[in-house]
Amino acid sequence: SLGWIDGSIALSAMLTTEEAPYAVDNEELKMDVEDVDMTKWTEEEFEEKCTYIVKDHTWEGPLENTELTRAIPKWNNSGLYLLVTIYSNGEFHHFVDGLVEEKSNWMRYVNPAHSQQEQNLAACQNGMNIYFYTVKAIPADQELLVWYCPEFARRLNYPASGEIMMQKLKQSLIEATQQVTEIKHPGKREHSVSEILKDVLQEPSRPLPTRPRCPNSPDRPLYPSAVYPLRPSLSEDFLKTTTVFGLPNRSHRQCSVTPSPSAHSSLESSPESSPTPASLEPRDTLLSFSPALYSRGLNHYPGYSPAGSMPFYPNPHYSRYLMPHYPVSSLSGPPTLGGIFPHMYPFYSRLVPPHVPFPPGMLPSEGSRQFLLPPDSLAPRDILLPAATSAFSAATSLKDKPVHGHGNPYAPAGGSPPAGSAASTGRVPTKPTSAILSTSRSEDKAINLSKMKQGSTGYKTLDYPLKKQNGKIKYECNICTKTFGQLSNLKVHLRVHSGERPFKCQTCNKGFTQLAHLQKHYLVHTGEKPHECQVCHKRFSSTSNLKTHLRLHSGEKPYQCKICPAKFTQFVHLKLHKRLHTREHPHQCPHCHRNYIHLSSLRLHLKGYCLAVSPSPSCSLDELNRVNEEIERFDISDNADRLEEMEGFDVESMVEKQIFGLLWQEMDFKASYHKGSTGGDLHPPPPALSIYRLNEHGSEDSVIKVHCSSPIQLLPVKVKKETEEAMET
DNA sequence: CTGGGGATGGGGCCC
DNA sequence: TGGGCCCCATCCCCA
Repeated sequence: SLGWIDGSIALSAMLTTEEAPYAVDNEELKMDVEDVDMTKWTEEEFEEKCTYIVKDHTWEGPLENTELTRAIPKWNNSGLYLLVTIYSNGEFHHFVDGLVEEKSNWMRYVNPAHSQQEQNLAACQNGMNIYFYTVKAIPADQELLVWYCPEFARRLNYPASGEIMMQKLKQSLIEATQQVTEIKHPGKREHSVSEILKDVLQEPSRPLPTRPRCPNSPDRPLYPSAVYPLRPSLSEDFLKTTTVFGLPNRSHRQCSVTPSPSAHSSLESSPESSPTPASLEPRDTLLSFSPALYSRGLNHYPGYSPAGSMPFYPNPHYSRYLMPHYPVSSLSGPPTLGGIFPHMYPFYSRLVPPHVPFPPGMLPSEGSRQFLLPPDSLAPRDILLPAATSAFSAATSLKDKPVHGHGNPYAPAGGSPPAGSAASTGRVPTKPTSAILSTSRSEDKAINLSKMKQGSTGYKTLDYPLKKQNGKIKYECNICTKTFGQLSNLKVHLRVHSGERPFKCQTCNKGFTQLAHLQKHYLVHTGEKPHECQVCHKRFSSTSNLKTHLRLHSGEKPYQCKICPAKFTQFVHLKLHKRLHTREHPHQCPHCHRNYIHLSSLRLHLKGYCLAVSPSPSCSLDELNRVNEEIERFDISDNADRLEEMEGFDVESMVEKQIFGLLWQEMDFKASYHKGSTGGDLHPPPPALSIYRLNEHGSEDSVIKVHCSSPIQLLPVKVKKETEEAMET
């Protein structure tokens, strides 16, 4: 009974069953549904009152039905595509693009309702998904016609109903037509189209200025020129499913935007009841489900503000930096898309001059994935686009505050330019972190929405389960087992392993795992050095470097060589210095060729591992050599230094543990051992190797003693790294 | 080889 | 929950 099959996916049960045509719960079903205007429901109401959703499933019916195939080109022929914007936490998240047949679903074939009377579906966002809720009974053979629920429409900057949209469309068409007339007389305009076009066309070949100016505030830099992170959670699948809004006819590649302030303002003021002289057939012209481009998510971009709050700024220079994520198609013919749908494209329409073709490599038909590729591989770097969020607040925060302990080092005075004030008005970019798309559950059965909702937040967004410890969730990295106090810390940490660097610098394309790192990095391009030494007034880009520098004034040299009196202000210098000593092993075994840097290493060696003395009959030569190798490795490690510095500690015992841990790890053997002095049940003694140990009186025991309190803690002991405190002892 | 500085990575904590 | 900030560690470059 449905004509909305694309050959692979079909809408099923919910809309076909006469008994339950409504996606409402049983209680609601008892109501006289005709009395309820569900088109006025909010998304929350839809969500609350809807009991079942019907998942897509493969169409198992006959495909040769000509009725079905006829439905398919309906959109394509008219240049209409389903393109839905998904928001997450109020921010743009991704698009669902109906153009990609294999990745979209039957929704792409549902036409928009151009009157409330004919509307029988309401589109709502639920989580990361778009749902069509039935708002009235849908008999068999009735066409599905959808419009947004009011809330969703508002978020998309759409009119509340299809009728209003149609009125606006017609009005916009008039405006657009007038605009075309204006364009033919460039003398009336501040910039001619050709001027703008020329400028834009030349732009890609220009080097990127480090600090582009914000069009709204010429004296303020656009800050930073970093591009917003490519959404980190973009899986390959996601990229495939969210390709770009495209053109049906590639001969029409003109980007279409509404550039004219007058057009915009007139539209703003155009009443919804404006006359409708244009005789447009709605189905042929309406761009259904085109997105409200970043109507929220990009508000924080400099140069962008919600519709009506700011005049259009035809700055082609700036537009190079801030383009929407995807090219925008136009309807064929003079009325540009932006002219017709200025509300749909509030962002883009402000940034790109009219009739500006897409830069090479960024043609609409080429897909959004290109935006995610390295710029060098396809388009000028300038075109590297911001994703849903940006790092524009970068550095702003840095400068808006005095640095701790140093007067006002951010003062623009010392040559450090004022940081992007433009960003100060911007919103902090939303996360680049991994929002797991909860799009595809394949169950055919109905899913409880509330349950689904619960499963998509918090730690469950991780792709592996977290353990619990003492009733609390243990935020442990599943790769390096490092634990964190907070989930957010773990999430950030996981980027270390995944290689995910969602914060991209637009200037040099370098990626960073954290926004703060990008912010700091941006100072490289600006040359800004916000941290000033109060003694010599030398400026530094980072507090760390300033702190290091301050040691020069204080004379503090916290890193001291243990072998010679050399002291250093930086640890790295000590490390380099230590290499000089690595060839020197002052502690030589009197019985064999082995020598050690540390006395404790030699002593350990002498405690039973010296082959020349008296190797244990229970221990093979290979095993002893292995132990000695580990002692040597330990000897040249930083751990040896650190252990030596520890007072009141059984160093030898610790050394043994260290070495033993290494062996345990690397050889995967288990040493045999006795129970500790306190007794207690330990693991059964492994047979492979006996390890020797000195007892408190200096005589050798035949086995290494493992303290009962830590029978299996044989991994190298975590010791605080060489710190100033440690060095001072 | 030493010393100074620049740049970046990683993580903790606070809000 | 995630951004912002801070700190420490580390690597690298250069004089």
